[in-house]
Amino acid sequence: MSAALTARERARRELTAEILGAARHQLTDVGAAALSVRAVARELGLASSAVYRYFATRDALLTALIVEAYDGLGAAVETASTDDGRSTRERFTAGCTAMRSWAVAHPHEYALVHGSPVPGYRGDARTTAAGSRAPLALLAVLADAAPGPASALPAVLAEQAARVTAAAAGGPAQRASPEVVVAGARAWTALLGLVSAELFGQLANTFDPADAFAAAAVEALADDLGL
Amino acid sequence: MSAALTARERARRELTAEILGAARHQLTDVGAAALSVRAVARELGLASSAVYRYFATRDALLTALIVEAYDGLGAAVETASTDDGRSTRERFTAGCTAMRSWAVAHPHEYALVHGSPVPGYRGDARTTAAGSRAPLALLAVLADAAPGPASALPAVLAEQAARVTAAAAGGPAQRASPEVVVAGARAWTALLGLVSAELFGQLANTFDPADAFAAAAVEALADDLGL
DNA sequence: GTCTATACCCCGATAGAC
DNA sequence: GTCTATCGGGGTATAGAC
Repeated sequence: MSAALTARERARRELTAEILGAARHQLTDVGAAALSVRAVARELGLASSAVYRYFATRDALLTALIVEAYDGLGAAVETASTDDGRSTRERFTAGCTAMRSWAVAHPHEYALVHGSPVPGYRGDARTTAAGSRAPLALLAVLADAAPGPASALPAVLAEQAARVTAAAAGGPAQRASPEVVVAGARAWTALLGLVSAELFGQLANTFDPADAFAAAAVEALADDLGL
Repeated sequence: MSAALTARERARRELTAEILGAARHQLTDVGAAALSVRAVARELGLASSAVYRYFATRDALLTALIVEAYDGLGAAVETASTDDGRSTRERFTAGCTAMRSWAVAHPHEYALVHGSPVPGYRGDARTTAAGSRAPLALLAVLADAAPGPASALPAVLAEQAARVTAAAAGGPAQRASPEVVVAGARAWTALLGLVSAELFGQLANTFDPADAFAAAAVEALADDLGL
């Protein structure tokens, strides 16, 4: 009995994975806004009603894709920036480069999580938790860095920075000073802008291909952080 | 006869403007990917076939919206950063702030031009020309700034920078040194990342509302450029 | 230049047979 | 748990009357 249940469970997991794979294809072809359960079912040779046994709604399918994308990006940055004896600067730039590399390798999944919001879609706790992985990994690298010039932070910013460290409770990012949190967040948005500009075509006819530009920009980010 | 033609022309222009206005509403409601000629026609109380007399295809309507958005953003940045005796730093930060303000006031139009690309849509010369206005306005401010440390630019970057100044022929941005072009482009992508992170929800639960964060980030950009 | 009507597609989600 | 069939919508674009 237990064996039969396990086999059934395994089949279910496999088909779930196949559905997600087909959904990833759809994402590539038509984008998140036009992703449809019916097209996914077509690609797998299933009736659309069968897919609803695995994902109750279209949004549930989208949520799974978003969590998957955030986790892929987060894992890439975490691995690249891991604490293995390298200098803070090396770990930081490696994390930034890993972020760009993952995005270049998975442009549609990057667009899903860091492009324009899908109209009508609302994320939940799972998506925001997964979305924190990559930026928190970079913040963990910076956590023990010098706080830089202790320019008195405006009260609003200090309070918001405290919210970030509170959310990072238990991880190394928790130790970051408010100044470092703000500077790190600024670097993170700059990195997002760099990668988005490249992938969304804003560098066409100028700094495209963007390898040299991106490498210089990442070094400049490290400079600005005083690494 | 000429008067009749003029009246007809004017009516046509007015209805064209009304169609674009309704399309902007659609953009707000359902996003670019789901923008439809029928919904536009419904909002105006027209038959959908009537709209096709003004815009031959859905993509033509989208192109008009994109050019309109780029022009609105470009005009805002140009006006705010105009050469009126202020310091370079003041002009630059005013231009950046104007960019953010325009985006906050027109979030869906900002997403249309700087968010994920609409699947299947291809821009043309008109959209790329309009898209250059805002970044070139900021580059014009920087054009006469000190070139900063003359760190030897990699050959690829120097060549790409030359392409930018060539495209700016006739304008003040033409005078910018390759080093300034690269630093300015870096600042532009950072600014895009700042604004996109705010509008696309990446700062939720952290630096949102983002006024203080954005103000600090713009000052940091000016610092990094040595202004 | 606007209308109605149409050809021919798409979708989310559910009911009920097997 | 998959299927067919269905409800009730949506869409692009064109034809032809007025």
